[in-house]
Amino acid sequence: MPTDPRPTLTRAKVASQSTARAPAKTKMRGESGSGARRVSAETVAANVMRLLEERVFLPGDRLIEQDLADRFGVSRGPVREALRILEAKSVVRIEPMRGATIARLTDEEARESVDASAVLFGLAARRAAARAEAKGLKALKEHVARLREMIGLEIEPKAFFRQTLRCGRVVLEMSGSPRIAKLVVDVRFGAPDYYGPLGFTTSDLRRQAYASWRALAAALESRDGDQAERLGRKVHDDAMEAALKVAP
Amino acid sequence: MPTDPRPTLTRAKVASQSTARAPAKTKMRGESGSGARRVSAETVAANVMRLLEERVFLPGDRLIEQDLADRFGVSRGPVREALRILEAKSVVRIEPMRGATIARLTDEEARESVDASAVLFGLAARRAAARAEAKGLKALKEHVARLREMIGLEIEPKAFFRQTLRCGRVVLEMSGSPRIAKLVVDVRFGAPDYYGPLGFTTSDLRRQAYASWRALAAALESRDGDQAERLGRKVHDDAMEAALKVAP
DNA sequence: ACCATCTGGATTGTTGACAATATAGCCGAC
DNA sequence: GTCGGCTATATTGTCAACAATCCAGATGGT
Repeated sequence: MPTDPRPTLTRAKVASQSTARAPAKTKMRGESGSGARRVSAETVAANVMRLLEERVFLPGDRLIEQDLADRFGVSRGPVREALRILEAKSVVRIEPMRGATIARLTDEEARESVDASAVLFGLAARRAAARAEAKGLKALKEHVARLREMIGLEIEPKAFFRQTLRCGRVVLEMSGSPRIAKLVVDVRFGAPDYYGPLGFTTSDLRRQAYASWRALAAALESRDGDQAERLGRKVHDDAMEAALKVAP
Repeated sequence: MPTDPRPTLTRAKVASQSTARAPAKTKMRGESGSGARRVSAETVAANVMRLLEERVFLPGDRLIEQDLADRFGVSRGPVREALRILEAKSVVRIEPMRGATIARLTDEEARESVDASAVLFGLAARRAAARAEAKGLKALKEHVARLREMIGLEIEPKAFFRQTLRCGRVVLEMSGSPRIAKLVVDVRFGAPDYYGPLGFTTSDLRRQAYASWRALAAALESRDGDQAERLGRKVHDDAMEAALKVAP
């Protein structure tokens, strides 16, 4: 029974335990901390990634440790850890004693990342085909159907692109392979230059992408691993082709 | 002229500048620092990797920050950065407020890593086929020839395995795709359980591996990308099959 | 004996300070 | 003007100390 008023209280700090998780103690960690109990380093890394997606940071930009520390309200320690995390993902580049910069990829390097992500996604699709369940298939079909609806709509290309990402996420979940899924995402984001591919500007490109996704869904339903892998790569290539059309 | 006795010397520390790179100042960084001017964090990460390969650290082992700091003669700061690097490679696992442990992979997770590495190596082989140069081909053939010589020899299986690694490294170099090459290595080492695969115990397994490598070399020579990718995966599968024979 | 509770030590998370290095700007020699 | 060296500042690398948290063993009640 927790009604006990706690008679023998030696350390005062324990008192705040019962009052639910007082957050004002540590000074507002992170900027918009979406996570629950993450450590500063991870929060900082996630926030840098967000600013990267929002085009606040651009490839080649210098990242000053103290600046990031001030911006996110932490000290340089966690910032340095965050930079190491991002370096391992090839998102930033660290030169000893020279500091960190947002990775600026050559076209060749970007191509490598995209190709790598494509074959990994192909592998995920193959695995998804081997264990396709009704639930996942249903979700994928619905997402693909929305893709079709968006072909003729007058929306910004980014919305269409985001929908393809959602389709991809479903396939990754269906693969039941979290490690491979993580790799696909990490490698893809390792190419910051090709971030918000504003491709899919013409209805032709969209129709092509929809056709590929629909075929992939069909391959998964018939549990055809070879076809699934091939089409998994194809949807990737479609997206890149569309992206290259707008930013060559 | 540096003969000037420096009349207006505001900060004294600049004095040690002229005497060439006194190394005794900072207390012997690293344990056996093979690198030249690396920062502590990278040295620590590399040393942990080495100890991992030498089976000093085993999957599931707890990594105490202070222990590592003492062992390598640095403070906890660089150690924490090193752990972040290793975590990003999935070599160690960090739980907030609970510390770091050497990743212990389930069979499923290990399989995922190996499969991912295999398809990435297949991609590298395809790229190598597209740009195969005489020099690389020659080197590869020589390495593969040594592989054949090692089939019947009474050597420890590890030596044969290492030789296949050397062959793989040549292919990765031939691919001219450093990013993909790095991914192959990182993903492969992300599965510490399958480290020193002591496979290739029987001459049958070795003969099989040699045949695959020889076929891969031939595919590269004839610039057949499809075959190269297929065989690139096969040599990977051979290695894993051999490893599974010894430690199921 | 069993259970919850309470310690005290061990370990992680974070910070501020200091040292080492690089960089941009200044100055004088030519 | 241009070049090379010097200096002041900015920035990174490192460390030791403090705070927060977790964990194993002790403690006490039933």
